[in-house]
Amino acid sequence: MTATTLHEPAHREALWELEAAFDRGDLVTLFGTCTVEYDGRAASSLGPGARLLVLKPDGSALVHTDEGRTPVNWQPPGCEHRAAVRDGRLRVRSVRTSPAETLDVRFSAVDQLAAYGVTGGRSVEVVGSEADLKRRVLDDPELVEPGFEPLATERASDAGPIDVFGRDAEGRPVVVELKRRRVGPDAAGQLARYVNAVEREEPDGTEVRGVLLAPSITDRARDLLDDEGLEHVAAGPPEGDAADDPAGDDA
Amino acid sequence: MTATTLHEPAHREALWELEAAFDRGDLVTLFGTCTVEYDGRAASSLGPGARLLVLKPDGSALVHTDEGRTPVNWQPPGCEHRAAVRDGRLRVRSVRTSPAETLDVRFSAVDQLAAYGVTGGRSVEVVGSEADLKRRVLDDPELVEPGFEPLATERASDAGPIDVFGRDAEGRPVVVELKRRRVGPDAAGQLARYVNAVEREEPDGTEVRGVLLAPSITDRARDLLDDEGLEHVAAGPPEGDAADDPAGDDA
DNA sequence: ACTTCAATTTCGGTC
DNA sequence: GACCGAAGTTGAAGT
Repeated sequence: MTATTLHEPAHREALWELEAAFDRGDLVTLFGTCTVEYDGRAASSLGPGARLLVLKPDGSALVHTDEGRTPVNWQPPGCEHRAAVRDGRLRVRSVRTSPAETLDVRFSAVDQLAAYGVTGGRSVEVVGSEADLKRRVLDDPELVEPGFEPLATERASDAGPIDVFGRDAEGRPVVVELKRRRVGPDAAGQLARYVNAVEREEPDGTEVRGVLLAPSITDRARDLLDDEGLEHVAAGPPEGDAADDPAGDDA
Repeated sequence: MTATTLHEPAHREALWELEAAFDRGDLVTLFGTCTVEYDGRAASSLGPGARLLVLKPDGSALVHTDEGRTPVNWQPPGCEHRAAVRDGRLRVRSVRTSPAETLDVRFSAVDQLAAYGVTGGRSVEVVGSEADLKRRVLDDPELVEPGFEPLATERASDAGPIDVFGRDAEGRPVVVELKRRRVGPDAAGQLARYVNAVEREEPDGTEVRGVLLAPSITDRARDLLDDEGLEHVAAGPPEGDAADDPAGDDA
């Protein structure tokens, strides 16, 4: 695990080191004044300014300013990074095909270049996801309602996969859509689509119930549920992680 | 625009420089071996490994490995960064409230610390957005269909704001939902919700048309549109930027 | 490669 | 601050 650093390198110096770092499969950061041009799914242009450029050996590129979690420009994994000196200035270009996208970073000044040898340790274990909520429901179907019996998860339908499909105490089909946090109209619409799809599968006149299981829902989502005759059950992922109910609704 | 670099600093050395950098409002990068714990909206844990930690003066924090566009762990803007040495090891903690979230990075080795003074140059101009598509439609309403007359944009409805609302040559109300790229069932559902909302506003029996204007749509989206009696018009943002039609449908 | 959906989505606009 | 929807969303899983 090495870290090579060049402080205020000449552009050509930076180029040599950059190409060596690419060859080594290093993670590279470049800090300096640059302009950025992107063209691909959309197009964007960024005037001169101080930025941090991160180039990863998997082909990702990130352009960060001093603000925001999201890079101001970027390139997803799978690109090829190339560097060159044009008119005495360092230029880094990351290109990918399908879709065709190009990111062009032109430096007027390079303050620092660093190359890091990185390996392993990438797996994260996240807790509190929708998958955890699903496990909770299957563990304790009463969470949906007394007498609820899960029959399938990710059950296929004309409208897409249904999170949990089952039957209520009276034997009626129930579509359950799970959301780990407070939801808006989109989730209500999603549930409605699934319920409609199942209703079309069933013999004429069979009532299909729809349950949106989420910690809480917005007023508009509530309205949409009401319009469609769907229900909301308040529950979230196990183990009091967030995704709680800020507004507080439901009886 | 200064770049201060410490190469393999002692943990306590790194701490001093880190605190000075926070005071100066610098953008900081730390490269080394560390573990990462996150707890907040969800929770996650990341074992020891070589990572790049980026700390921004706006309170953002990013933990990057050598792979992926998305940080393996992060904290959005608005956090407070604090550093300390515990048991001789550097620890960086980024905390925010509402929602309560904590990111904890513990270094076993610091390979490099760099602090950059950054200023300005943040504004990006993106071309090919949904806003561009809207302008195109208002410029040339025939794009929707001959005789279409736009009456309002972002028109309020019970189901939310409608991108473009207007009337067709026969005077029937038309809801237009714009999408800059190929869309799936979600967009069809969104349009259906808007159309239903407008239908409820209109005197009984008034037919309300719904048009999904997008470069292309998936089969499932097409099915949903058909079920609801809605239409698709193939068009995208102006100026042949991407968002084209890979599958190729529609007559 | 395409579709579908989740995400610690993030981000911006509006109320 | 909550709500709503766009995004060059990204990423993962299934087909």
